[in-house]
Amino acid sequence: MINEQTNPLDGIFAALSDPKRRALLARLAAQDGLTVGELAGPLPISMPAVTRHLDVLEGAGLVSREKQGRRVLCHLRPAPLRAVRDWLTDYETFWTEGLDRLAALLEAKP
Amino acid sequence: MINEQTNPLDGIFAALSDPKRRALLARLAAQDGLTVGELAGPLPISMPAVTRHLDVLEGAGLVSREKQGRRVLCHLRPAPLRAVRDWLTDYETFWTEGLDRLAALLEAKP
DNA sequence: CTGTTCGTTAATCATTACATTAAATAATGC
DNA sequence: GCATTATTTAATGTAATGATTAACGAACAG
Repeated sequence: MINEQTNPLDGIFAALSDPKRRALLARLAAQDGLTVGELAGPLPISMPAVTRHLDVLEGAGLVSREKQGRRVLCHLRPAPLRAVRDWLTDYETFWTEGLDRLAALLEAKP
Repeated sequence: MINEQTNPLDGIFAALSDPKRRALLARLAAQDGLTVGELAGPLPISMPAVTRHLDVLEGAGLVSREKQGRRVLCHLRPAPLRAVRDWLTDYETFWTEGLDRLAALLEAKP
């Protein structure tokens, strides 16, 4: 009950810990529906590497892939970021209000 | 200029991607100044493992250690979480307002 | 001083993550 | 069909992560 086996936040934070993956998200946010090739273009890594990064992002629910003809369009799925925001706001009280408020909030929240 | 070598967000997100480390943060948020032994107690891992996790958290700036006698008191340092919040708010506009606003924000922000 | 407690470091091992090149699959056009 | 383009999968190597036990060092109590 302390750990529900695996927390979705694990994968989300892990996905966001790589600057190349954050760059991919930023590109998709700026322009939705880019192909894998267009995403790989400006990055100094190979296309298979981009596919792996997209796998990680898709596994975290941050990106979805839509096959269209012989190319794959990528879309940003910001829903998991909301979970991050929720987790974060618990700690936000720590630096705005005092410790006591937060202590109550985090009694059983990993 | 695209990448300033290493982004602090890398270490912060990586530190937060482990549920045990988030559990340590939650414990410290609920009760500041816990010792390493007290932190290791309820977790199903050895004390050296906790030391390593604290190294990671301290490296990300999320925790500071204060040696007091023969024990080490740990403190939560929420400042890096503010960087996460700032990064996140850029994407928050994505699901509240439209794509256009965000596109403008993320032109050169990795 | 000696023994005990608290914490870190050392040595080791298994697992996972990230990258590359080369081959395979899939869709399009001639 | 055959060549071309787009993307993924396979095979492989290396580096990072996470854990453990054992040894070490510092602080306190008797």
